[in-house]
This record gives sequence, structure tokens and C-alpha cells, in this order.
Amino acid sequence: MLSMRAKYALKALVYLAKAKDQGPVLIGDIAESQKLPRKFLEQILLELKNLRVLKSRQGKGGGYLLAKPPAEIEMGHIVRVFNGPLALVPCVSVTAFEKCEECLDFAHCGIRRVMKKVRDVTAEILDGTTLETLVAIEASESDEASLMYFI
Amino acid sequence: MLSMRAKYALKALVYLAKAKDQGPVLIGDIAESQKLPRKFLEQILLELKNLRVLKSRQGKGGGYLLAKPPAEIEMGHIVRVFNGPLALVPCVSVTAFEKCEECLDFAHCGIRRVMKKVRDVTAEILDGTTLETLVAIEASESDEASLMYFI
DNA sequence: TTTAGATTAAACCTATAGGAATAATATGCT
DNA sequence: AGCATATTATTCCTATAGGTTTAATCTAAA
Repeated sequence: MLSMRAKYALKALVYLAKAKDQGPVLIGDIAESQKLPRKFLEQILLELKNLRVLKSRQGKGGGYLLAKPPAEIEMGHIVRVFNGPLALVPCVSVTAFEKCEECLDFAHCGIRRVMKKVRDVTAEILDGTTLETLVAIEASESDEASLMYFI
Repeated sequence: MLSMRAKYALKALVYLAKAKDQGPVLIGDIAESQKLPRKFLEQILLELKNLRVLKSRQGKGGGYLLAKPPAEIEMGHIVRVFNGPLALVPCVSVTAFEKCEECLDFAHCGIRRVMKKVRDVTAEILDGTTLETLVAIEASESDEASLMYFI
């Protein structure tokens, strides 16, 4: 399951993407409108800033902004950083590869090969979905089935 | 000035580098021996884990370990992530470049050119210094002047 | 002797507090 | 008018609390 951190990060980012031409956005605005705990969100935004995904202006009139166009911010990146590897087993992870300790036959392990497929399709979707995509999806009236037009 | 976060991260990493062949190291051990606030350190270590600099084992007998050899963990990386850009002005930053808002003549700005020099030598030192270097320095009896042998 | 459950030791996660630093703006003094 | 100072609004930083999950080990029952 996605951690709250990851979910909050994504929600805040989508909000910021929608508001991208309105200058700096207050933490308080994001927290209130998205119903996210303010102080916790503060930490998350700071981390996003350190990742160069957001930038900020301090002091009166300050706030947070995207550091790059929505189309350049991938869901996969955010999920990996805030939630950990996409892979469900370490032996199919790209970012945190490790042979399972109890592994007897790496090459022929069926579980691994299925899990690899799962990881790969997940990565393809999440790395192929940017903030721009998410904003477009939310702006459209389409149902789940027609998601494919976006991805 | 370096933030406490950055300093604590570096200290914990050096400690872990020294203990790298002794299996997982407890947060409590690091905190106590290095006199770092335990709960705060906990957050920092978690962030280092998300950065794939550390890995961990949960449960009894667990703890933290370096995720790669000390020679592959650069001070510059840690400082940038926990403290922000090395540059003292945004217009010479590599990771967070931005023209100064009040800038009149970018190309000929003397301040900028000096600051760029400062950033470059800083980056050269910090990116050239790894945990391995730090451990070697601390193990040696040499004085400040002979640091150059390490860098 | 194996197995199921209890205990314990650890990292992990969510959340919050309180104050410092920064920047814009307003206010008052010369 | 112009400058210094105070106020205010904001992010930024350090730190802590409390509970959850995970994993190893111990214990007791079958």
C-alpha cells in the first residue's frame, strides 16, 4: 500500500500543477483544500524541494511552486522516493536489486519472473504518467476504461 | 552554515562506514556514540535509505548498513540533499541554477564569476571526498596541511 | 520434535510543536 | 522624501511522541 507520505506528496503536486500559473502557493492552502495535515505536509514539501521537484519562496508573499513543467514530473519518481521500490520482491527491483536470501535457482524462479512482469508494467505506467497527465485525467469526464488515451 | 541534518547525516555515515563489516548497526548505537538526538536521527537515516545510500533490516537483530561501498558515497551528494545547493548564489548553481532576479549583466557580473570559482572548488573537494576518504583521514595522524594527500 | 503462539527488539510511519530565518510591507522619525 | 525600524506572513529547521510492522527468538503444547 502507498504510504500517506507518498499519497500526500502526489496530491500536493497535482494541486500545484493545477495552480502553476498563479505564483507561489501557501502550504496552508494545499493542506486545507486537500485536507492534508499541515505540519506533516510541511515536511513532505521540504523533501520535494530538496529533490528539486519544487522550489519555494520564503517570507511574506512566499509559497511553493513546481521547479519544472508538470510534464517532467513522473509519478514513478515520486512513488519510488516516498514509498520505496516499485518491485514487490527485491530480486526484480531495478533501483534496489538484491537476490532473495533464500533463493535456490534465480534463473528459473517462476515467482520472480511473474513479479518482474508486474514490476515492469507498473513502472511503465507510473513512469509514463506525469503531473500533466494527472491534471488532464482529472479535467476530463472520461471513465476508467478510457484511461488508455492518456497513458 | 551546514544544517544539523546534513552534519548528523555525515556523522552517521562515517560511523557506519567504520562499522561496515560488523553487520547491521542500531540507530541507538549511532545516536549514543555520536551524541545525536535519537528520534531526529531516525528520520535522517530513513531519508538516507530512500536515497539508496543506506539499507536496513527490520526486526530483532536489525539495523542500518551502507547500501554501497564507502568509496562510492560522496560528501557532495549528502551535503546537496540535506543542506541544499553548494553555490552561494543561484546563478552559479549547477543543481538549482537561476538567474538572479535583479541581474543586469549576467555575462560580465564579477560577483558571479568569483562565486562560480568558489562553488567549483567546493564541489571539487566535496565530490572528490567519499566516506572512504573521511575514514582514512580520521584514521591518520596527519595534520590539516597534509589533507591534500587524501584529496 | 515439530509447530503454534508469545515475547521482544528493532526499524518504520504518521503526526505535531515550537521557534528561527527570511522577506515584504507598513509605520514613524528626521 | 527617504531612511530606519517594527510588524507580519511565510517557509525552514530541529526535535519529539506514540504507535505499527516486521522479524527473530523463546516457550509451551501436541
